[in-house]
Amino acid sequence: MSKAERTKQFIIEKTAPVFNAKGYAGTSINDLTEATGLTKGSIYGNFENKDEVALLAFDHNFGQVIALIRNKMDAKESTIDKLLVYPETYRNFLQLPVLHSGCPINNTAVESDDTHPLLKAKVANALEFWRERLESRIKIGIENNEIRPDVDINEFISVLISVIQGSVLQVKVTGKVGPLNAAMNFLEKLILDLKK
Amino acid sequence: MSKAERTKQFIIEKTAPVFNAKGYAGTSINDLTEATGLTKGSIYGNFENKDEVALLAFDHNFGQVIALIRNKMDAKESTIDKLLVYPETYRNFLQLPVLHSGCPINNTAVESDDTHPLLKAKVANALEFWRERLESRIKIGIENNEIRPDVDINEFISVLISVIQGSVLQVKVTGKVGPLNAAMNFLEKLILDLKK
DNA sequence: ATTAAATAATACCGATTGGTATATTTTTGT
DNA sequence: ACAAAAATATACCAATCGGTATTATTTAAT
Repeated sequence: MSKAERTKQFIIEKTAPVFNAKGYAGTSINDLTEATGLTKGSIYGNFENKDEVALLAFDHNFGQVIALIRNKMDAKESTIDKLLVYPETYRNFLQLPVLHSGCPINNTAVESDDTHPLLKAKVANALEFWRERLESRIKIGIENNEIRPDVDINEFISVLISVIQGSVLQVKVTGKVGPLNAAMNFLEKLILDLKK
Repeated sequence: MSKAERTKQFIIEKTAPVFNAKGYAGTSINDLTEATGLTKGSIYGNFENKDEVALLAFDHNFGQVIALIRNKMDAKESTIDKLLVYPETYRNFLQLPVLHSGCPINNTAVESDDTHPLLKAKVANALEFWRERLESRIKIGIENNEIRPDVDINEFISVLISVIQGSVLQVKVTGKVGPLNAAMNFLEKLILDLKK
């Protein structure tokens, strides 16, 4: 791993949380130099422009969330237990460094949808990836006779993602965890209801 | 109504959709002059600063959504039918001028939570207002024997708001209405399940 | 119609924006 | 250890940012 590659990685790691908290338009090059301790020249020596940093920062943020969920899931046996990782994780999202500024999918989606096509495409891909992973997991659960075969997969996935995104948002802005806990309780029941 | 008041109102009406689409940081004073056809001097003659415009623009956007929902609800008789206005409305949110750039609550929440305390407070109030209105409506439904008295009101409200916010977001960024329709189907069932 | 007051347009301000050309320092292969 | 290459820092750029002071124009009361 060359020096340049390490620096590039270093810049992404340091700036990704800033992009997640302040958004693309709200994050300036100066924010990037402050977050990294490097100078503007150094950043532009490693990246073409702000866009490239932002795009890779989103990948990094999303990857962190993915890894977090996957690690927790790998420790579980059954499909139901694996799915229960979601409510379990998001219940405490404020304490998790990768999520305490909100879910990068949600944050980036809201800002990019009307303003930044490249970021928007990244988020769309991330959502599609999330859906597909859920779908295949549920299908495995059905094959293993853990999950009812008559479950409406698309509806379940849509509701799971929506409930998570929506309730995280409510906590972020109100500071009250009541709605989050209520929503996660509901999500748990929904998951347990998948059982055969 | 004085000229000044009319101009102020005019500026809010014209700029509110821009703020909703591009966000606070993403909307420049130049965007405001373009949206209104007025000059910078005129805008600063009627408002103290960008903040004041943004704050009032949010009120306007939120008020528009409130009015839309209320009007539709007033045309319905039963509590259940009134609640069904939500899935009915958000199913076609892309065709509704006040919502086609996304829900102002969602949009403003995501941007303001880590950056703009005044806007954040406005959104928190808006959410609180939404919750309270839903709560009193459900309680009326219970009193009228339309709704089961054992329903978990907080859980229902949290899920309704989350599902709406989350599914709107998914459509905005993916362009696919499938998840929205699935989520709204689910919400309808959830509302009908409130029935006594 | 005249005039005072209110409103809007013009022209400007310093600061910050994203970005670049050049100089300096640090790695890296030999 | 040394030279070539790579990476970083410095110093700058035009454009745009939010905001203001001043001038010009409308509005409204007499």
